[in-house]
Amino acid sequence: MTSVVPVKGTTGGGGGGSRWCPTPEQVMLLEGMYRGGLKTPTATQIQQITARLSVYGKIQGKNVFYWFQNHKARDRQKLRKKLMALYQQHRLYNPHDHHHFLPTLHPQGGVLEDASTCKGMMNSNWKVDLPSDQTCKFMCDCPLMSMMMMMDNNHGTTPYCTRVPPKTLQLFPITTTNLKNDDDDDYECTITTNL
Amino acid sequence: MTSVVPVKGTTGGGGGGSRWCPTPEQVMLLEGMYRGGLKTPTATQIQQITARLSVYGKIQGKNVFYWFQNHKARDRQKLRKKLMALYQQHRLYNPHDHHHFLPTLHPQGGVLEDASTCKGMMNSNWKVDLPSDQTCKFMCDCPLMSMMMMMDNNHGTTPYCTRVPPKTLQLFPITTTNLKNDDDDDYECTITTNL
DNA sequence: GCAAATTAATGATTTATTCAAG
DNA sequence: CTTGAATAAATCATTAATTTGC
Repeated sequence: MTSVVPVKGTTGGGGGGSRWCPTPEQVMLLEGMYRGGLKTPTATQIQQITARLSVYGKIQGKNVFYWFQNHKARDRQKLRKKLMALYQQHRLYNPHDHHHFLPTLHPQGGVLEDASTCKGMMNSNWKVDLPSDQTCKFMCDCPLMSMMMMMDNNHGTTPYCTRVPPKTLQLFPITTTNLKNDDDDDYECTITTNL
Repeated sequence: MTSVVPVKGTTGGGGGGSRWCPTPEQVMLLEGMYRGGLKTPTATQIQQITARLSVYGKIQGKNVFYWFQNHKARDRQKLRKKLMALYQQHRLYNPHDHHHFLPTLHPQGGVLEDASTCKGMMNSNWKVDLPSDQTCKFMCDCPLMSMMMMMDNNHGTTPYCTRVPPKTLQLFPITTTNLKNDDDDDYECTITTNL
């Protein structure tokens, strides 16, 4: 943390340090709230939080505000990195692993139902609007996808699953229509099966 | 709509019913994919899924789209209920345990720091501007909060995930509670902490 | 046994939120 | 700060289960 402040951690205690130095209790509570879901407190929330935390040491509204700002940002950052790493690792070990993955569902390929394909929805009645692989930004566009999948694939908190012994689901008689996407980014667009 | 046609369940088979009526095979496959991790298929994925499932009966892209939407939503819903129950139960046994919950921050109440309160920020110097408790709808009100958070915690396939910190939040001291389900499908909902 | 009547599931829409470019 | 894209939540509507009275 490089607390540059010469005042040496007393800011929280009452000194006139150059910057806020939260006490452990303050940090704990802040983190609690954050984890509880509070990501960007409103003005009044900040007021109240500040008031409460002031019991444990000097603190100002702006400190609280900045704390949340920073915490959120850094959290995102951390996650991003982690995923990056995970993904790299995955690719490292399985350079061409498509094979946990569902039939690839390659973009463009395939038959489409009746010219009218799926689109952004809303209340559009499924006009032809087309590709709009917007959603795609998520998938199939991005390698991170698969990671994500790996991630939440039930290590996590996800409550599903236990229902059926997770043997490989044969979805389709997978023909592994794996369309390698040769254009620019060549990540494959895949859907992992559970195991 | 309102195609009054009493074609009775043949929609899937080829009739002109008012709404799609998936065949068992279709349902099975969809569920397989869902459980496999596909929560929100992209446009192209939808197309392809549709194409494949059309072997088993009439089906359109929008049907697939809606199916995933609904399935995901109802899954969450179910989980929410379960957590609700869990929480109630917890409170029942530990009537006064707030202690993993957030400080209440009840609206309006509370002291404010120094007249100048916090607001919209940027680089404003913290004028008074005030309430804007928009964000609040979320938090601060309800202990259930934390649960809710868990809910959308990356079940989804959503790669953003910045929304919620990927770490599981420990709600109650729970380590692993399984909740036996009363409604239809009785998979157990175990919530394990991620680690 | 069988339909009309009622309830539960679930497909389809609409409306609100959310994030993050511009 | 505004706005567009993408969901998720809430809701409507229809189909399937089931209950019920005969």
